[in-house]
Amino acid sequence: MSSEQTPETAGKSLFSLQRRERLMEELRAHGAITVRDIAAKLGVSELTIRRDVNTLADEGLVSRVHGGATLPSPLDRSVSVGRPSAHSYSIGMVVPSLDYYWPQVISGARGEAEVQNLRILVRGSAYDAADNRRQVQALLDTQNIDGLIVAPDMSGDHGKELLRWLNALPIPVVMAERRAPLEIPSHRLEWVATDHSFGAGMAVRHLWQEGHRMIGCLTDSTSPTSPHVVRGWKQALAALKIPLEKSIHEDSAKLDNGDRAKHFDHVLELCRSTGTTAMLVHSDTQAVAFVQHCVDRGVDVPGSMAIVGYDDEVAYLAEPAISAVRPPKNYVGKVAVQLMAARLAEGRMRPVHRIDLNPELIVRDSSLGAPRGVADVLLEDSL
Amino acid sequence: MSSEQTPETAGKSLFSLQRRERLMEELRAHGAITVRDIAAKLGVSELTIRRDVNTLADEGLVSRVHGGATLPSPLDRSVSVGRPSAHSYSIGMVVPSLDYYWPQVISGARGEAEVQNLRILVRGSAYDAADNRRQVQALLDTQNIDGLIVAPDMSGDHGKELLRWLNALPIPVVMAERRAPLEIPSHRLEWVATDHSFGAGMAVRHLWQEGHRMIGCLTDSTSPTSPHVVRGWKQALAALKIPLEKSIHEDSAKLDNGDRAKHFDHVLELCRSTGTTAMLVHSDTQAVAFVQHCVDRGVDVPGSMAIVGYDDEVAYLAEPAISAVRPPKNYVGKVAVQLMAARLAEGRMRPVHRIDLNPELIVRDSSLGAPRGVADVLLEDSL
DNA sequence: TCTCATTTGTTCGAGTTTGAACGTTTCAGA
DNA sequence: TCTGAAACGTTCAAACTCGAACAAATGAGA
Repeated sequence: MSSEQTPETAGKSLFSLQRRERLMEELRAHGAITVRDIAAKLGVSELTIRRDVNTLADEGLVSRVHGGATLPSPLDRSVSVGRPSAHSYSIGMVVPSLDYYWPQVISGARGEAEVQNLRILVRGSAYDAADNRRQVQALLDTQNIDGLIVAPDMSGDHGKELLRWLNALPIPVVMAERRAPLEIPSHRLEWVATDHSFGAGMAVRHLWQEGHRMIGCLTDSTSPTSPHVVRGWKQALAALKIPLEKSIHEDSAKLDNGDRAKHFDHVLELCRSTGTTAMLVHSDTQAVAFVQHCVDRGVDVPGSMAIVGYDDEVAYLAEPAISAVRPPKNYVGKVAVQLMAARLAEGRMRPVHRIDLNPELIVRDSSLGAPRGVADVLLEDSL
Repeated sequence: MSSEQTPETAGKSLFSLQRRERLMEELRAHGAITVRDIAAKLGVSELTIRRDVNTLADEGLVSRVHGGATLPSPLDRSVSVGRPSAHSYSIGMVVPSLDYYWPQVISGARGEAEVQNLRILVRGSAYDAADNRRQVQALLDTQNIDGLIVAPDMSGDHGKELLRWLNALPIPVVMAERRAPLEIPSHRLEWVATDHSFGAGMAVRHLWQEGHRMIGCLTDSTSPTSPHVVRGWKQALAALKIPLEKSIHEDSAKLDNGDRAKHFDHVLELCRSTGTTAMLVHSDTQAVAFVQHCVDRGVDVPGSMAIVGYDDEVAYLAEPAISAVRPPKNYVGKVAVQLMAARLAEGRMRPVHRIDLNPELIVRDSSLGAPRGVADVLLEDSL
């Protein structure tokens, strides 16, 4: 992920206030930042970032450290002043990754926690039930937490066992980006999750409106969101009366470099033979690679192949910029904390809340305009 | 994007108010603006824009920064204090009944509206799409409402048309106790609804735990909640491996007095012949009648026939008192208003929320204790 | 039509923000 | 403890923004 060399400010620069806000966001997401990284990311000199850090430190919003800044720490003597009230509750938060997807969720959670005057303790875990449980147990044992926000691994028997265990914990539990399946007793578990299925459907309907009549799907089955995306894609196809059995559905999990290129060629060949003019590609990093591949092979995007990515981490970096479904990651964290705060305040009488959030479709160049050469394609199709 | 050389004021110049309005629009769209760009875009001098920015900043609507303005930021010290939240909105609320079920929803909504400083205008309607629309239109025309909470009739083509219409309204819409089906474009509709299916499942599992192995369902198909209850009942049966095809599912819609008694006798006969020892009865008023009927016929409740009612309006009045699933009606109203308040405060950037609330199972006498004569039943069952 | 109040534009000195250069401080490893 | 590399802060200059003062334009009401 060190490819962030291209400052995303290519064009517009931020005001100092926005820069500081951005800085706080990164801080909430990662807990600490280095001057160098942020300067590179925002495309300004390190000195500027240092000045920002100083400003924020003067207001007690960050703790200065050599090389960067961290969230205000009690060890930081200089902060002393602005601490009006002690934290009411401590909330543990266990997420499966601290690099991808989750930093923004954490950022949203931390932001809301500040508003609600809660303390949040974040722990990264693996995509693995046993480790999830270990991390939660560690928080319970050592940190005296009053509530738990967690995105557990739910696969297999271990996953089910973990859910049962979470459901029986003596403290309230809110799941983020997870839903308990019906068959598992989980009447106490609350959750907030993005409706990925809806998002995929939105992408398909957008492509349909642009004139595409065969819309494929390229997924990464290693991701827990993948099944939902596929479900949404299938439902949308059904609603639009696109024949599912003729539609491309390929998985490119675990492929690297050469293999991936070969697989992409295979996919392009399939598209040609089925008359598919548009693809929904899960994980926008893969979408970027796919677009790159299309361009390399002389396939015009979006003219001959329209693409919508699922997720919006790096989609804007591609050339052409990729349309993408953007899950409301910040809000997932924010709403999770809201749920927890309300639960802690209202107790048992409050009914169990389960919240779906809809993602947003960001339309960029890669999916705009009607498909070209539909006639040719149909010709080949009829062979 | 500096191509806006032609100021759009080609004909008329804007009044300052319009300009500020426009300025806020740009701000909401982009998060920040520069004095220079806006001045060029609106065809006025930079100083004018600066004065506008100052005015808006004094009202706390923007944060001033060197070179432009941003949306109000928590980092902006000058704003921090002043949050009078003066703005009070009016919300219309259209519900299908003012006698049954909905009074509690309205009460919850009113309570929360007070907290949020909102005004609520309630109108009763019929269980009928055309009338729903009439009532909503009346509110729009005469009351100048800023948001709408509604429980529309969704049956048939009229229902679908109504949903489409609601989705296209210029004001935010929150549905109560309704969910839009997938196939209808309703990306802007938010909702809060009781998970009746979960509630039915909870009742079935409770009866299973008490020892019942054949659990029937008596519904009232005229109610919009009925399908969800049936679905939950079926899902629970499947999870517990109770054969669905052998299980009793009767509907007693539109029956009165003598007919009802006859139908109840029929149901009891079916129970006897299938070995069913427990029934989930939709609408607790019907459950009361059914319990009464059992007692009249000398069928012991819960000894020979355990009963759980769905809904908890009058269940406690029966003799014996009836266990019942209680939907969180108050919270449906409360959460609907919370959704609306947040939507009005945060605008378009907030993702669409869709909330399920779980009902609660109130266990009373009518379902407690193991079934009697299980042996007999099993005997008959094996015939 | 005239007058007055309000709004908008121009000019220009004062103030801000940013980055480069360079000397000082801090940190980590020997 | 020493030392080199990295991080830091001071100073200065360039570019830019801001707002006061005054002038011009506009619109409402007499």
